[in-house]
Amino acid sequence: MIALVDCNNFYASCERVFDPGLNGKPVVVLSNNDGCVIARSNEAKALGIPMGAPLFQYRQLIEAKQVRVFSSNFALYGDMSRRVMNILSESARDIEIYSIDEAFLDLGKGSDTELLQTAQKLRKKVLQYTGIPVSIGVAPSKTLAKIATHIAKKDPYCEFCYLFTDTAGREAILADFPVREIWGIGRRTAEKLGKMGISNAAAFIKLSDAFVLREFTITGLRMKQELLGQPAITFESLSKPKKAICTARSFGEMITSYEFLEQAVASHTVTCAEKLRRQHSCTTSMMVFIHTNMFRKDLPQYCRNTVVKFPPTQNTLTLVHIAKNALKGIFRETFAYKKAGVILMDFVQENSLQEELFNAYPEDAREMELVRTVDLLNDRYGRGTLRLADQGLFDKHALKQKRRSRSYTTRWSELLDISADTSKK
DNA sequence: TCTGGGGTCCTAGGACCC
DNA sequence: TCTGGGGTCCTAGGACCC
Repeated sequence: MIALVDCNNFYASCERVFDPGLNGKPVVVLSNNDGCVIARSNEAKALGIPMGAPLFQYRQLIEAKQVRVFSSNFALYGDMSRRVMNILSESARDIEIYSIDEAFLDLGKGSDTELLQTAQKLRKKVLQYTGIPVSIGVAPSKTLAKIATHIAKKDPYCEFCYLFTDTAGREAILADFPVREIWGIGRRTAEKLGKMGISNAAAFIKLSDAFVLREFTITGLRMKQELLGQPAITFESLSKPKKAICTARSFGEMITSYEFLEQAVASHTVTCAEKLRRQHSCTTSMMVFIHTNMFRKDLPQYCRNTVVKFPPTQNTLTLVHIAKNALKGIFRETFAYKKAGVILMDFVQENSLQEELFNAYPEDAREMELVRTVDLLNDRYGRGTLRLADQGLFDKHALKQKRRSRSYTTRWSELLDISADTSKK
């Protein structure tokens, strides 16, 4: 049996752990630049603030109801996630960390009572050790575990733990479960099913295999099997290296200066390269993209990307050089830019590098030593302690984050209320 | 005035091979 | 007049996830 453990309103719950005064009050957490709502406490959900809501559209409601608003603090959430995952992995035979706030666990076999007790104990333990409330759904397949978690979260009788056995009226529960909520069915597929008169999971699994395969491809067929309790999506306990690594940000204000755009692209490249080395990969292609503010219909629009291919490297200096050249190729004067990003793709593992036949391009050993030393220093003293001049002052100015909580678990200086700037000096 | 960021998988169709 | 059959690889675009 598989359990899905899902942290309730994760980012909002993280803020609450360090400020219990927030308990019982509506709390929201914002996206970068304080633009959109990306997490809500139950109280905030009850006020009708939707996921992804632009802050400015809800400002009145937020002020009227005294909603507590936080800028995102990913250093904090990432660290809290690690603590939760550590507890889960100690308590199960196997774990697949699915996202920052979700994990699948392999619970093996057991009676209904045993399985439910396991889930309840686990929930208690995570709450006691980290302060984070979780919901746990247990079922024979991942997709059913997802549904079980929905029920665990919503049905007050469950007390946040629900076991999906194959006998206990699964049909009735699926008949109540809208297709749009099934894991793997998005807006488009739900619309298509709607036109066919299929609105709930029970109706979906009555369709023939051949029909599902033809209309919804192999992905649809797997979903049907999963809903029948036959696992079709494998349990991936080992986290695989990423196939693409992306860093992109909207700017707090629109940007016209080439210099600033270049600093942004250089900074994103540095971040991507750090992630690349952390997973022991080298990259052989990069996309750089820039675009204007697509919400400003009154302004001229421009949106372009360019892809560059090159011999395998994980060297920040090489990559920044490539990125700057790529940017030069797509930059146009006169536009006001809102966002820039870098994507690294087509990786090879660093220990299985193929030598070039014609184009000898050995990674400069001295430069790599420098780059690795910078990694070590930044690990110890905090990200961005040592930086390239190419990055300019990008991350100092780039983000609007007026209401960020302190990084309680990762920066002592902040806990002691010393400003980050002072501590860096 | 103000609107997030980071990923994965699947398919169709083109280009190519023998 | 009439023009094969069986494959692979790559890419762009769509759909989805949190």
